Amino acid sequence: MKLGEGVEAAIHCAAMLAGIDGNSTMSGAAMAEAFGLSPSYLLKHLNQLTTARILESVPGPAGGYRLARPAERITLLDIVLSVEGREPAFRCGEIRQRGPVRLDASAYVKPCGINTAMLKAERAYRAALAEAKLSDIVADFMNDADPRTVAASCAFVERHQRPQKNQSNQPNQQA
Amino acid sequence: MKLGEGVEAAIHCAAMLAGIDGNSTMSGAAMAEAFGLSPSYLLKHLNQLTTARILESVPGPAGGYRLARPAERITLLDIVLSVEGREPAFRCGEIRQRGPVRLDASAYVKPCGINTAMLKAERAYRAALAEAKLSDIVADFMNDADPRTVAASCAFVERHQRPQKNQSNQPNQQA
DNA sequence: GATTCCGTACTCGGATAATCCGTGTCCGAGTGCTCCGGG
DNA sequence: CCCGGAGCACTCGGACACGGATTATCCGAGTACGGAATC
Repeated sequence: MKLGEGVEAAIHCAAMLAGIDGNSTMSGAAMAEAFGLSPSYLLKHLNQLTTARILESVPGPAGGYRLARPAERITLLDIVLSVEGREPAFRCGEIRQRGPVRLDASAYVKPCGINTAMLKAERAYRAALAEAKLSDIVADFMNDADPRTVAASCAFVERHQRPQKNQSNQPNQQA
Repeated sequence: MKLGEGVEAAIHCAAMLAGIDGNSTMSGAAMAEAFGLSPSYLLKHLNQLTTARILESVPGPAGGYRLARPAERITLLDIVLSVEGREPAFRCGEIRQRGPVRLDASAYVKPCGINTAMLKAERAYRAALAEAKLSDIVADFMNDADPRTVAASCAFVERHQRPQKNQSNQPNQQA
């Protein structure tokens, strides 16, 4: 039971992207610099988020990444599943029927009780993650965190965000 | 987020050991045969359970493994933590302060909100696992599972359990 | 015949290789800007 | 002076090595039983 460290990077990047204006973008290199990560490797995880329709990518110069939908509709569960995979952590290998005694298949129609219990726990885990909206993460950060870190983050965003002209120069704010 | 497959084997073995009489034991080789696993490798996981004081091992001929305490006092959380390690799945690397901007350490006394959210979800996961007692797993299996599998399991246990004489040669039969 | 000693067989335990996944890096495809030449 | 096109720089995207952890295996330490020799 160990999550890859890419999860942390993905959530931080998503939270930072939640703070940019309208449809502006931020390059992966900028975010990699902000967190001291390998740019090439961060792209890999950002690409997973893009595939999962959580982020949108804009190619070309002045391109970058952007949230695909409002932060209110993005949960930590979405991000975690995108990076770590959607399949549950506990995979029942049905070792109960691997023994030398070979019963009829009809004896195994009922699911394994152990699998049921483990999946129930995992549902609780995912439910807790599904209730954590990205907007809540950002709001809590803005309210509770040290004002210096908030100011530093906002300054970094202001400095690295890149407005996009093609879609709308009067951004459709959905906040 | 992926659990090792040893977890499944460990839980199945613990459940099987919950069905043996009194202080009898069952050899690791027998359990490996029951689930079609590598005997040498299963020993590794059983050893982890022994180190965690969940199982007791009896060396020598007619030796084997045995629950260290009643099944009512063993939870799935105990087993999972023993095999997978006690540290949480999400480890906050504090990448928020790895950037080029180096603020004073006093700015980071508040814990990272992302870490808080992830750990909260993991607490829910562990709480659900802590409520699943091994005795409940066995009881549900006895009641709900297919009678053929129950009979087969009981027969296997009867055939492979080895009574221990040193502690009591009149075993308290509860069958 | 009883006792004691030794050998054996069986068990768990830890140390040792092979394999898979996560980590990290690199290079290529695509796009928009920019500069230069022509009209 | 205006327009068109080629070149270029920057971006993301996917393909390619490396390391560590998990998986799998083997051999050694320890113990109880069984048999045989001895008293």
